[in-house]
Amino acid sequence: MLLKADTLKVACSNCNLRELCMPVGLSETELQRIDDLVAVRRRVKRGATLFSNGEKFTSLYAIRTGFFKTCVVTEDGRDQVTGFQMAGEIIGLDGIVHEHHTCDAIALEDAEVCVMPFHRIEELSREVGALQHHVHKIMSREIVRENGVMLLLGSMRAEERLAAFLLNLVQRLHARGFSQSELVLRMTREEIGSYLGLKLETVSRTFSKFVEEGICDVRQRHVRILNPEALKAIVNNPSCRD
Amino acid sequence: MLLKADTLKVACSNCNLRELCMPVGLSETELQRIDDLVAVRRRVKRGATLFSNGEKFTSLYAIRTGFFKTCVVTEDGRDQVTGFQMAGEIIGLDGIVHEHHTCDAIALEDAEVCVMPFHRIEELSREVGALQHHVHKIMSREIVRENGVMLLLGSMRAEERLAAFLLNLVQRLHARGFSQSELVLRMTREEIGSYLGLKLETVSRTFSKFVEEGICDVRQRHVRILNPEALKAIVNNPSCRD
DNA sequence: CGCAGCATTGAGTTAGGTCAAAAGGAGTGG
DNA sequence: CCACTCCTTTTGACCTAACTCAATGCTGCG
Repeated sequence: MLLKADTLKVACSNCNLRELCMPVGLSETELQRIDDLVAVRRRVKRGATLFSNGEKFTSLYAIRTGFFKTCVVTEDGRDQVTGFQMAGEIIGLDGIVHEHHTCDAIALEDAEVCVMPFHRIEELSREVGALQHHVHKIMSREIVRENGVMLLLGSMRAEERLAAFLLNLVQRLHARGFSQSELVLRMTREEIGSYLGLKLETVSRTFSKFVEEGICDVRQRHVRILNPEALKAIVNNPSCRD
Repeated sequence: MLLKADTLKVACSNCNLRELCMPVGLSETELQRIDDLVAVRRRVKRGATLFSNGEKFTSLYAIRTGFFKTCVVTEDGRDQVTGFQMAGEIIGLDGIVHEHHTCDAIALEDAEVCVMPFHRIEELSREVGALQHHVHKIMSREIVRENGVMLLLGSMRAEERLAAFLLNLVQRLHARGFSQSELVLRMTREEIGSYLGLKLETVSRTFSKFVEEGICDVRQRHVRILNPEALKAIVNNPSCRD
């Protein structure tokens, strides 16, 4: 059978990201059934949307490669980035409650996602307890993450926000086998600013400040963290400003 | 059998809040099984905590009466209110992912909650599809709500934040049979400020401004909304500031 | 090579924060 | 019932972190 050019059949059982998006400790037969969860893969070009606000919800998406942002938009056109997602992370959870998505998911670089029809997920989690619990954990994790962002937006200063952002990114990248100290930002200053509740100029200035203080080396989107302890100190103790 | 003074056995099947916390359209037998979900009720005195950060997660809680706030705390002691919850709403979802709670839930007035052990919820949702989907929807709703708060914290001005807050509260109260235009705030200005990412003085000043503009009547915690359209206009079109 | 989008930096403004004082209520005990 | 205390709220004066506007500089892509 032929598949459309932008989709391809695929299996979780031999996917190297499995331990990121799927539960561990499944039996052989459970693992086989999980393979059926992923209907197809879908490629999303840089700048293209995976789904958008108002669109009918059908599936969750596991990111295989690439980098996304999700954002919500107000009536008057302002938008707020609500998250940046990378390989192994699941997006689309916002769509469950109203059967329609309430945010946009946009690829920040060419990406590929595994499309998992939600009715199949529900079907299978009724039979595989480990999957059921895993789905609950993924949703709970997202709630806890957003709690953290609320704390950041509601009570941190610009430097703290950017420091927390960098530490979070580098920690997630490290979990995927990348460097602990070096990263390439996939998003613009404006997108970082939107996520952190700051204007792009403030993001840029704060980067410059980190450079001056010898905490980071920043060349456009290439960031090298020279003093991670200093970054952590900024997040934990805002009063250590000079 | 005797029960402890602060707990009492109870049934969902004849609870008037059922349509708020439970799925609708259950069969008689499903309904009976749902009754078993609620282990006990628990009373929480004003100012007492239902659960707190670090505590082992065992159950979700459906609020029967009373009013709660949830808040996260930073290492250096600042805290951020992440939500206010009222009758019919479910709290405790944050605890699923790490088996421990990551926030505090504190009663803002004497309250009573239905304790639903999570392992029973999972057990039963494997058998009752409607319950399974309902749990998914509750978690998704919380994710969407938090998206909205991120938008508020990340890109709204003080007046917009307070207007959105009041409209949201009054809408939820109205869904519970209370007035569309009058409400009694269960929380202090400081708690409102924490939720909205503002200082208590700013909250107070913004209330005063609404009063001056004839939008609200505010006497301490008693608020009467005189011009809901004006409030909506503030939220949707921030540029209508004078 | 040149253009368009992104990033940096400077100068001036402002929304909201900080600090301080005073006043209004709610609860308690005499 | 009143007096007292404690907590919350309001309001004023001043300050500052971040925003706005504007100019300039990169850089990667066609």
